[in-house]
Amino acid sequence: MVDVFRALDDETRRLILDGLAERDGQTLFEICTMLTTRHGVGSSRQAISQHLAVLEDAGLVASERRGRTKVHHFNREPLAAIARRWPLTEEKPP
Amino acid sequence: MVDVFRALDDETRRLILDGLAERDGQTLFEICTMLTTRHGVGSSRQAISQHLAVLEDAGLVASERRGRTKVHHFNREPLAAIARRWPLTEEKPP
DNA sequence: TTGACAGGCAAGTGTTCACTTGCCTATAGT
DNA sequence: ACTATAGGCAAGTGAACACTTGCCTGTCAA
Repeated sequence: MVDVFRALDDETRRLILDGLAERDGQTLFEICTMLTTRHGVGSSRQAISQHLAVLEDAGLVASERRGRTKVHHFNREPLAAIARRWPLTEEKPP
Repeated sequence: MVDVFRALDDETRRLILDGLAERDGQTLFEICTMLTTRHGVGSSRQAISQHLAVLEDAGLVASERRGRTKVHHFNREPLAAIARRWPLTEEKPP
């Protein structure tokens, strides 16, 4: 189990989440091309695959196989857990 | 400038934020004793000092000198920036 | 002033992490 | 069947990080 904070401690992984937040359900190659064309990330395909594995292990990304591709979905629940740990406004549940 | 996510990628630093969230304005030694007694953290004083420097450099902690002590305050603004980057609910500003 | 207290600075060490390289598996199209 | 496509596995490398050790600076009380 990878920690959510460690998964977020990488700009490439954060850019991946940005891309999935803009358009959910992208494959590995779509994410690779998006990172290189729009954000200038020059990492290899294997590097992005490892990043996706970290994000998936942290629960931030869920994936499903579609034939020979693998689509990735952004799961915001771990971010909600962070917001719950340090609430921005002091409100108590009734 | 230290990244906020890198500052959060450490359990000891997160426990420091927990302690400051519970009682704000603690000194280095108060934080040290709190970590050892309540969370079983066996790190040295210098280690905690370096952790506080990272948190302060990331903007998560602000400090002020009080005589020979130094009180630390929890600043939640960087956490709000994270919540703004990946909103949990799709709401648009009016 | 002297000693104790609170904290800071800097070098050294072991570990972890991101990335690459090379090879392998499985699915789709012709 | 054969080839190209989409992805996975594993070892190796260089850099960043957490922590320690040792010494130094400034502040309060006696």
